[in-house]
Amino acid sequence: MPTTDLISHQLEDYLEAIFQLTEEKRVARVSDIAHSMGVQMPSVTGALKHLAQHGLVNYEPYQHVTLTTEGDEIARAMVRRHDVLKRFISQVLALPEYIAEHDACGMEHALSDEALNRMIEFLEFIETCPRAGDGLIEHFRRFREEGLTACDGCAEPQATEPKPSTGAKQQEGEHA
Amino acid sequence: MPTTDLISHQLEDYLEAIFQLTEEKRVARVSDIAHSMGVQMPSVTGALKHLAQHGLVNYEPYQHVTLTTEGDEIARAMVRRHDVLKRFISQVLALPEYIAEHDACGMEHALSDEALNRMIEFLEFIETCPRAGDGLIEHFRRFREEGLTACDGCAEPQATEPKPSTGAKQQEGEHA
DNA sequence: ATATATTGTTAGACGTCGTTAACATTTAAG
DNA sequence: CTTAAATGTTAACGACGTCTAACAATATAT
Repeated sequence: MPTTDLISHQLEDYLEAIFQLTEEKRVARVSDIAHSMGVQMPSVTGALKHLAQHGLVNYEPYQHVTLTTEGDEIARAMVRRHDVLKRFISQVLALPEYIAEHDACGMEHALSDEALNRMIEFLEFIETCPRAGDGLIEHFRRFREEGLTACDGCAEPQATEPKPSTGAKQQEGEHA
Repeated sequence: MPTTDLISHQLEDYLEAIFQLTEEKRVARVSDIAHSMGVQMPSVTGALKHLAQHGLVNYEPYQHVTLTTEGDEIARAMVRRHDVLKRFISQVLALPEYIAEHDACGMEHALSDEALNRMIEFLEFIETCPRAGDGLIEHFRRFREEGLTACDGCAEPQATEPKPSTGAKQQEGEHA
């Protein structure tokens, strides 16, 4: 029974940080959390108290912090959102990693489950479907770089048979 | 010269609301702003004072509020982000309007200019390019509805075989 | 084992954003 | 005009999230 307790964006971030640190370094220390979140230690102590009140972390002063089952679930869900968003921005929008990371970080709190799942499906789509595939993204790249106009190789073949992505590299002299 | 003054998400929302109301009803009254933001009137008064301090609205007690040039610019930028995000979620991810609206509302504050522009280009792409086009979205729809596998018309022309679904529906935490 | 360095907590302040209750102003009716 | 209703502001407060400074506990080194 997942508690429908709403928790602030910041608290979600703390959960995420604790989760990541626990994976990376076995335990999440207050100073590490503070460092990874870019805040001072007292802020972490305060957050931990709140999270403990919500039953999301096990916290005793001066002890190591651990996530409760529920806290872990929320943290994993956040990490998942973050990763999907980042992957989407990076792969579909073809933007550099640091931008994908930054935007994912801010948007992960507002993304609905529905949109999340669609993004996953879309990623799956371009990785799986021959009609979409890498060719699509590559095609998008050319589309952008040539000034947002349909490129030559696309005008005709449309309607019936989908072109496999082998066309990605093949035609290089035809667009200007 | 865009003032690099950082302004909170909430303040951005107020700006957006004022902008919309001014368009819709000629003037933005405190009670309307409050209603449209789902807050009480004193919150609006407070926000207006802050916005005035930042030079984003012209505010005198009991007078009508108007946006300054700079406030108007920010408001328009926010509306733009909102609309693009909404359109993207609605058209590319093929989700219903109310979800697109909701998600756009939350994510508009965190979207970088780079991602914003790429989304615009992507929308342009699927509207312009015959290879992508409506066919792509329609294709994505079928892909989803048939269980995330390449559909018949696509299976052959591609050399690589479609991998089985690894995403969307299941929850797993393999990411560090 | 004891002194010191590191780490963590508490206390108190501040800024933001929201609330309600009371007061002021403006608008509209009579 | 005068008064009642609607609208807007002020005041006082609470929750959150951050900070710094001071204090407490734990770990480390000699």
